[in-house]
Amino acid sequence: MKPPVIPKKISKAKAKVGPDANGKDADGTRAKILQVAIQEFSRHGLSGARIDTIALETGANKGMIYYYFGSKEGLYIAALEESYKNFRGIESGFHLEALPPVPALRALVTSSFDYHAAHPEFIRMVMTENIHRGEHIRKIDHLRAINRPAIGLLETLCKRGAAEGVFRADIDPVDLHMSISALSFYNVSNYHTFSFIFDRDLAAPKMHAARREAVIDMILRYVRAS
Amino acid sequence: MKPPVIPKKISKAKAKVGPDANGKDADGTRAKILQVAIQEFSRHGLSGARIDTIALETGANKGMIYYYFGSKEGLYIAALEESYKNFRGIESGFHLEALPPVPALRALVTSSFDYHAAHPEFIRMVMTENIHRGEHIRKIDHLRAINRPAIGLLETLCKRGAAEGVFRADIDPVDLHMSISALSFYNVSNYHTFSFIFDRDLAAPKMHAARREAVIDMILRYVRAS
DNA sequence: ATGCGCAATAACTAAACGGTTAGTATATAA
DNA sequence: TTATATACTAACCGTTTAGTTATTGCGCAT
Repeated sequence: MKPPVIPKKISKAKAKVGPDANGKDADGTRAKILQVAIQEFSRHGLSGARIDTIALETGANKGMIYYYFGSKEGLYIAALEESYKNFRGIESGFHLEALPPVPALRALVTSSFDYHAAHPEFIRMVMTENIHRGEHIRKIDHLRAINRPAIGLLETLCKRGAAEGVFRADIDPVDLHMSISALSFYNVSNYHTFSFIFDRDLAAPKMHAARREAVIDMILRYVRAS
Repeated sequence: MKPPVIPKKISKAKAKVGPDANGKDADGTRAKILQVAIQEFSRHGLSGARIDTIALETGANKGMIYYYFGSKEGLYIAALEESYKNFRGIESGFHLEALPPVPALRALVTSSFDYHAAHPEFIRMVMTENIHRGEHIRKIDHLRAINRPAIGLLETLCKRGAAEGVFRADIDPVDLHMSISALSFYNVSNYHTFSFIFDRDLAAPKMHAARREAVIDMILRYVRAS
């Protein structure tokens, strides 16, 4: 383990896009490596992922990976961070305040459920990180900041719902967030074992839609003022 | 990949327990390897687990592992099967028919939630298997049989609850099982990432108890006849 | 023009790791 | 008595794998 001082800063300012005359393209190469790495790590886990495979599929060279990311661990951390950024990215486009509490919550759960289903590679990165006891995520300082807004969104929604008398007043936003995550996550994370054991293809469009409705229903019944 | 013909059958009949005069103890050695293997695989995943480490911690020798289990994969499959057996073992001791539907379901969820929390190594085995797309679990023929009773239990309970008018009539037992599993699983599977990001120690006794109540509450509200 | 830093490559190394082999000791059966 | 099977060990082998090094070629400021 060397000091993980990543040798390069991303070339700044005037963002030139695409390779130059001689096929050189710093940002492009870095981004490509990252994208391939997410696939490889999410497919095989940290120990199972192969640097050689990533280099091969990037079309670049193994040295480049160490040039930009310093080590296998450095690349993994960068891939994990990128996965979270993409995940939380979608939430910023929300405008829940335009909707009444119940449809707003419904939209939120739908979006969470669908994002998880559409991005198994993210779920698999998170699983891998948990297998490794979160020892790498702790090194990504601003990761908390990236994730906080999700709670803020829910908190305002809970308050509004309670004020309007449609939600219970004692809902804890973090707890609610956990439930939504759990019910969105499990379908994907445990897809293979569950589908095999209980002989149900959770990924089939009809199953997916039915399960989504069940999850929405469960969350709404939970928060609703009785 | 050699034909995974495991060389030994477990010594049968008159089960002698413990080592003989010369430190030989077939069943004991096999069991010990299995137990150590579950720890190692659940800690580091399939690729991250080290046969040498397992041998060392077993106090036995690497050759023994290949003697009894044929390959790393063979050992992993045996460890996975053992984990599931232990998991479903507890359910067979249930007597839900003695309780009214609501307390019965409450007991079931409590037991599921607590088992998951008490056995992170099982959760981690399942996560690992899902990272590997369930390619090994498919080779364990009777694993379905081991898991079916869980659904049967829920099915009778749902029918009884509906007949007594306390549960909705349209609850799908498999769907309900999935929800209970998801809400029991997530706390453990995502413990490290969630605790870090949202700064909440899910394992603290108070948090554990509070979360368990929330889960029970959510499930009960879901099935209850409105 | 020249020296310097950036992007990239190919060839290489050291160590780790899964799996094998050859051999030993004891018990059981023919 | 001889043969065979079981339980177990220590040393070894070949491959894989993360990581390194030496080098090149280009753009650009001095």
